[in-house]
Amino acid sequence: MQEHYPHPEMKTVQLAEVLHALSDPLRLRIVAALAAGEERGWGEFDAPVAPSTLSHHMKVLRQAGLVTHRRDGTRCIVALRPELEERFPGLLGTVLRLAPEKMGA
Amino acid sequence: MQEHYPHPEMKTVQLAEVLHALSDPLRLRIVAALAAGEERGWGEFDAPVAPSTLSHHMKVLRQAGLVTHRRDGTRCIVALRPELEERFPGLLGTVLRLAPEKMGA
DNA sequence: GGCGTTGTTCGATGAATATCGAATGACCGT
DNA sequence: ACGGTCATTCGATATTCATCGAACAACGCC
Repeated sequence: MQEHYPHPEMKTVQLAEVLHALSDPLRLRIVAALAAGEERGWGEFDAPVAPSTLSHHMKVLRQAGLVTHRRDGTRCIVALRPELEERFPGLLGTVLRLAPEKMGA
Repeated sequence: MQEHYPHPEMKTVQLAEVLHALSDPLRLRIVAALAAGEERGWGEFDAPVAPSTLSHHMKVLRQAGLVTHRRDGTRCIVALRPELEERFPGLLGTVLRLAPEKMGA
């Protein structure tokens, strides 16, 4: 865990990188889950992978500018980055509308 | 070259696979060029890679359901698949609107 | 039939990716 | 300060990927 997580400046985020981040089923599920509700804790995605693997995917999403990570005591809160909509208007909405992974909790 | 190119059934095309195909800058450029005009010959994309590499990318785009390949004598004509719009409405339009690669000829 | 043009396929290679378990570090209670 | 929870990092591995050059195949044309 980190005190402060590094987040890329939105203007440096490339479209191809965002698409790559979304091209993994698990990462797409995570983003869909965030878009369907509020921010949530790191561990509340019931991802079928080891913690170290989930950490890797979270890092990819963070570096692609899709999500933020924030410390809350011993927890880590994950949330969608609102500025993404300014950078790539309509992208996330379109992709998630077409995504079959309407995962719940 | 092939007499008949294999094209996947559109209903079997997965969103994640399409996103992955679009997540490479060169492939994104190729799709953008096709969307900006008509179908065009294989060799008319002035891609900065070896023919064998271009062939690889063309195969990825074909297998992801994005383009068709058609024989025309000794040439190969590449075109966007119109059914993609039925399968994933708005996706290609949204992505290409945001793509900086408005490449010409 | 032979030749040039046009893509594809076949290794080969180096880089990136997904995955895991184990070790580590940060924080909060007690 | 100690132990527990939570997430990251590290090393290892297996897979995939982008790239190239060389060899090959299909076609049209002479």
